[in-house]
Amino acid sequence: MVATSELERAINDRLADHDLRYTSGRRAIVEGLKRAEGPITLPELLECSPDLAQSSAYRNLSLLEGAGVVRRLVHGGEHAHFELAESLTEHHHHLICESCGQVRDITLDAGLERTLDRSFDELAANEGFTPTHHTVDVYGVCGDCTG
Amino acid sequence: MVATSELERAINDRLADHDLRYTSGRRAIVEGLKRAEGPITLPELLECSPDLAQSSAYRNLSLLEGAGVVRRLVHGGEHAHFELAESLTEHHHHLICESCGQVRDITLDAGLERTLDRSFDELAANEGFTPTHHTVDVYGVCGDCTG
DNA sequence: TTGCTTGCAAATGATTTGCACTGCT
DNA sequence: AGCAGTGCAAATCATTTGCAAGCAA
Repeated sequence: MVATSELERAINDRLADHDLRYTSGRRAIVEGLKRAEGPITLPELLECSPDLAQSSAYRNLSLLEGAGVVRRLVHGGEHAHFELAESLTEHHHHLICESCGQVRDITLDAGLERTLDRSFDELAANEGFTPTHHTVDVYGVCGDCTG
Repeated sequence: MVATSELERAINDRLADHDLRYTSGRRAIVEGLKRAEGPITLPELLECSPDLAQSSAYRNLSLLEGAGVVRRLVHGGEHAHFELAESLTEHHHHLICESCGQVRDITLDAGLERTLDRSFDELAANEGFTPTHHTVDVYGVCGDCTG
């Protein structure tokens, strides 16, 4: 284990902060999420790494979420989707197919994102909220499902 | 049943379009959602209308959703939240407390909303998606939970 | 050898569904 | 009559958890 990438180091640090080890099972999960085109479900993750036990995958995904390494997306579909935390990648949003449940990443123009942030801070303050983050989801039907 | 409001008429029409009757149980659900400050969970709805049977409430909420009368919000919490469909009220977004799960409505500036729409159409098109609608959720901690 | 990990099996819990019954129309 | 609507109890199913065994520091 020599050339540990920047990302791997960051993940390792976060796990260490939470008294968690970066085990092979957890590495497999991170690898799966890195390889994926976008957020994926647990069944999809297990498909990529058939050696993972379902319960351990769920458990590790939760632990990784708690350590700030993974983000869990909950939409209407049957399964939650998982992706690497934004602090390890970059701020983005999602395009969700209402037909097949597929989720794809999208990025807004930086200026627009700034405008939104300002707007949200103001709105939240008016309601007595302390905002932590925001999500923007665009729903629609993907090309595959449109036919 | 004389002075049926505009809203009631609209709901009645949508139900009729789906061969559904506007029964007292369904009225009770709509009343509960109207009275609520914002989106509420099923337990909260039952609290307001204790006569509703849980299973019927769930079933009717789903039917009402299918008829375009109700919208179901799925966030990370333990229960889904329900509100009247936007086409019966007005386009808005949500402020979600990560501590207690409370959901509150917020409205963006019309100009910003237009800018977003344009942006989303473009992004979706690039991905081969046909966009239908979007959601903007601002997460944070509400005043009650901040202490 | 202390304590984090793991996999299996069993539990959980929100939501859905089968079915017999009630009530419109 | 005939079919939509209801409530109860039972079923679903993604996700979580208990526990005994494995492994690293």
